[in-house]
Amino acid sequence: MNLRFYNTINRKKEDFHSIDKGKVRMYTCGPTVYDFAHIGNYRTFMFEDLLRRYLEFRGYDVTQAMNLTDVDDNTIRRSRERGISLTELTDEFKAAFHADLKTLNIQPAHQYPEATRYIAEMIEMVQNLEDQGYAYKTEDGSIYFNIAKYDNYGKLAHLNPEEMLSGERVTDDSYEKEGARDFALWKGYKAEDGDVHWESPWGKGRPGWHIECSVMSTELLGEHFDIHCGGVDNIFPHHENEIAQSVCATGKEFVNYWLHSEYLLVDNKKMSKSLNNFYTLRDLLDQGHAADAIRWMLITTHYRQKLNFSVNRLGEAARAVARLKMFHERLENYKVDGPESVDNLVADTHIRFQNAMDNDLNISGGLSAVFDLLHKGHRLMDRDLLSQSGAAKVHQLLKTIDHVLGVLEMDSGSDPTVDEVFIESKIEERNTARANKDFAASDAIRDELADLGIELIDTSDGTKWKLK
RNA sequence: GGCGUGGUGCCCAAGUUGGUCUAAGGGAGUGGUUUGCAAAACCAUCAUUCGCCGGUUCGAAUCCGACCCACGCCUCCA
Repeated sequence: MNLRFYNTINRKKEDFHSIDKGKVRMYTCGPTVYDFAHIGNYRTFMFEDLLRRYLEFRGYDVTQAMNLTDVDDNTIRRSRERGISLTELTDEFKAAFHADLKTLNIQPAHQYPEATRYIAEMIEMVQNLEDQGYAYKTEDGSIYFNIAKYDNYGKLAHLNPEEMLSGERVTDDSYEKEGARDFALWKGYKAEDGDVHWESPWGKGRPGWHIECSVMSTELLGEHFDIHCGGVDNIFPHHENEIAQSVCATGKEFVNYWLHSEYLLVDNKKMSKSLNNFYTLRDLLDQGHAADAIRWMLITTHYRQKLNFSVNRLGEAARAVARLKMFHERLENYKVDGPESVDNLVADTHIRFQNAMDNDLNISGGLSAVFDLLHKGHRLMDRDLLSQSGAAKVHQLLKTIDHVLGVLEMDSGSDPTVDEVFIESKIEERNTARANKDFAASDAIRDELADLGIELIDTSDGTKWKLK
């Protein structure tokens, strides 16, 4: 089966062909670093991680760039509110963002371009657009892109510029623009900007939001690259504007595949700062939820499907991850050498997983193959039928698939500070009690550790413990 | 107003170029095996049914028409 993706610009699934054979260049819109990202934001970054990991699973050499927006209305306003410099503010949340990515086991992008480091290149692109007649200057020293000059404007979002102009919002829109939907490439300096400004051919000011992604993607991935992602809310106006800028500036194709992930919902409403119905990663971790369960929850609903967040779902996710991990551990510790080599089972599982994922990352279909493997593997081990080489093959396949899922190596515990020596001594004490058939004492010790968040599991291989 | 997405068992969810769907998989439940008891695992059970109505067809969750409901974009936003 061919790898296919739903391409927003054509509103249909298309076979994926990279520009350079075997290589994929992808640009993923990153966060504006003025505050902690919430898990709705992370749903998109998680989707992009899944996409990247799956492309790698399929053998592609992937180059990913993710921008960090470190200058815009929000960052400037917030830094002034807090009385700190723009850099102080954005450094804080850049660090928090990278820490969160690590917690969620999201593979780092190869590049994290920051808008403030590409000002010269942005000025150059704006100048280029102005020179070609696509942009005009206004009284306040801003430069706007004239969408009337670009015939294909609205193609990505499927919006008709004519109709956009007729809305009741025209009156709220800015004054100096010629067309209501024209957008700023460069913003002339205003007093509210404080000391945030750069010199330009149009006087001092700062770049518009959209130009940053056009410039940084081009600088790092070339004028024409394979995949551009973001949340569905980026479709319009951000990505639409990027296309207009880039295509007009370079005269070339910009991006081949536009992939967008759906929202994370809370009580069927979009999770957002303005509705104040959001959870940050830190909120959930503080409540005792494990990062691997959060990752699982965000990753296992198809990316173009709205996902309704609930604590209940986190519980389900935690149990599913636990099952996967226990199977993985059981394979590692499996000692019997039975007659079944399971070549067909392994091959079938691999194909089923791949065929499902090839179809626009159908994770549910892929996971059904994985859980079928779990079930059949356990059954064979229960009956001592699985061979050692078979166990090794299943184990290897699980690891290969986990390159995509990325949960096996994650810690399920919420508290890493436990005294292992103490636990081991308690286990020993309990084993002595069990050997003497003093089950009351044995259970008392188990309850004692349970109160500390430690769960004991008796296996044929001895007593194991894990964090609950 | 324009554009768009989704409604499948108790919950989540795949399948939607018609037949292999007598509807995958996960979570929960129920009965059993195993275990000192647990945990995990295994066995069995869990939708004559896919929002509603009508139509096309030998055959529809999948196609057509109407309707109901939920959500989103058209404004900064993952």
